[in-house]
Amino acid sequence: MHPYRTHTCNELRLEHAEQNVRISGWVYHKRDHGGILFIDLRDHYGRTQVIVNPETPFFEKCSEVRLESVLTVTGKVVAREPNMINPDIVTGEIEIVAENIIFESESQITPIYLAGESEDVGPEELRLKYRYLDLRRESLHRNIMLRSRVIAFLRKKMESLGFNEFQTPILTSSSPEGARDYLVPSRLHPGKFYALPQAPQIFKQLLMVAGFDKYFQIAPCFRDEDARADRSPGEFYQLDIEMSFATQEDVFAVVEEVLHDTFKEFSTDKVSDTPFIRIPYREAMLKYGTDKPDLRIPIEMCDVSDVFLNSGFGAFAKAVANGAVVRAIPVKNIKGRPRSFFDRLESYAKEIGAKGLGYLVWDTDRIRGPIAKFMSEEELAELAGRGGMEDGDVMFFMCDAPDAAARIASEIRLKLGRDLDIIEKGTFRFCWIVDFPMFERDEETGDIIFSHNPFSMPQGGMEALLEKDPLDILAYQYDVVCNGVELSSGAIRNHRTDIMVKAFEIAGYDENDVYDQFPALSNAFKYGAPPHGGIAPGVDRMVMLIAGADNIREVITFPMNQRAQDLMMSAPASVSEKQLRELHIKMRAKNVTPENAKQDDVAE
RNA sequence: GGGAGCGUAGCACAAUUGGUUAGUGCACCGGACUGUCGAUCCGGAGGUCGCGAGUUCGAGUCUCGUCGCUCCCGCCA
Repeated sequence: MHPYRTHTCNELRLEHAEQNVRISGWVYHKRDHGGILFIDLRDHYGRTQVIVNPETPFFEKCSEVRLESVLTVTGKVVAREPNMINPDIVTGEIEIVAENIIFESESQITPIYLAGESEDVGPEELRLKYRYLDLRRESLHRNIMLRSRVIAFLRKKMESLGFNEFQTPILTSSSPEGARDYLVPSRLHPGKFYALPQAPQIFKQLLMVAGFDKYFQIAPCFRDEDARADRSPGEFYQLDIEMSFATQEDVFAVVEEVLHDTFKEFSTDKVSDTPFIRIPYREAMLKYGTDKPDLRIPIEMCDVSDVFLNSGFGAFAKAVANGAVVRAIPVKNIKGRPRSFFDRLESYAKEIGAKGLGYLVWDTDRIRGPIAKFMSEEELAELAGRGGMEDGDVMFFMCDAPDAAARIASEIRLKLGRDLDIIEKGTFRFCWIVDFPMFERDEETGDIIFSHNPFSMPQGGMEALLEKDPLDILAYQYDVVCNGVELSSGAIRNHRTDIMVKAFEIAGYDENDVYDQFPALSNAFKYGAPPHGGIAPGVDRMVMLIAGADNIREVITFPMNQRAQDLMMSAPASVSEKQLRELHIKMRAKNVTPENAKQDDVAE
């Protein structure tokens, strides 16, 4: 007999009755009746009830052993009496009568409570410090397994579509664009640093130049950014994709198939049919106030600035004349809501930076509300037409600078979705956001700058760069969004150095800057570069959506906390003076030495 | 860098307008119990109410500061 197990804790059924078996696992639960002791033994696969009788030599020890200790149990499988069957677990029709028990590894009292999949999961700080315990919990264990299966599925899918997986360097050079880099000092080259890649962007484009045609990688990406609920600090993974001789539609077709099939495979929820709908960036900003709209909420906003410009509502009219906009949020059938509902919404709006929140109520044969008296019949009729207003509907109004109005209106739309409970359930609504602007104006300096990444091909190519107002030029740049979560950004790349130089020129750089900042790419493009494009859906976010988790840490094995610390491994940590000397590094911050940095390390 | 929320036993939470000895459940320790499956019953131990200052006859509760965590803004080509 195998020293540890003949079966897993999820394998034994009625048909195994009377067999002698051996299982190993953790003590999940104990129920001690004095004369009889039940132990639920748990492993990766499931759990099985073990019976310990008082006449056995190990009975005493079993009644004392702590939860989460590891045991090997040998005994006979016995069918349970009908009234003793536990229908909640698949091994519930049998139990094992223990004939021998080996105590492989005993547990101390665990700092977090694991038994009984309760909602009380304990404080995040302890969960992160004792991650290996937290990972034993069924829900987290299930999420991590889901992630493993999703990644395996993605690989299989990509390979079936003719893509090849390549590794790219982890130690590379800092790129001038984008987020803050994580830097790694060089020992051999004093004063020089490697950077961890924010994404394998340049490498994957170079693989296209090298002729590999279709690339993918489950790629680690490192960015020194602050955390969010859907953004773990430090590192994350992307399904990085690049393809040669491809149009935007070719990229969409691949991504739609991969995302649709993956979500279908691992979720019972509805998934948008392909092709996913495409929403131009400017339309998204107008209708949803954001470039990552949650399409499960049946509210579409519209612009009504012109209606208010000459209206009797002085506050808005004056603001619009000075460049503000008015965004309307029409909501179906909520006229019956109490005054407090509207008051709460307004105070929420003010909390997030709104100056106020006007509204009109279409109430049987009249239109009422705080601003109704300022508006003419014609203006009210125009508003009704724009929002498709019917009896019972309410239209909210936000007046502010375009950016602020969009941001606040977007937040209010989300809050309305939640508070009114009108977010469609059990569905993944995908969309593409397309036609991002190539350039935008820097709010502070007034300069023209790249909106997204400078590698994107402008729509209309060189001609557009030469002839159009830079702010009107769109890029072959796209995002894929699901339920309000930005899953991915991508672009058809600019593979022509002449167009790249011109684009950089518009953004205030000269030709040399292109070669200085992106030497590998701009050199490579001199030797025959295929037209190419790609995208990189975030794996963590994908799994988070499929798992229905509300926090990205729930789908990462060993995540860091919000301040980018690994409480389990005590990272980041101070290093010795010797290590620093080898790397030619001297502490610069006042009063920071290796010694007192060490005192500040995450505690044991 | 900024804003909001939270911080009471190992864990989850409670404590009337500021008012006596800060409670309950789980976990832990002791005891009882031969059919439980979040076992049950009896008993016990466990607290610098994050930390510091202030207001007050009196602070877990109010004020200020500070630290920590989470969420958000900035940031994320």
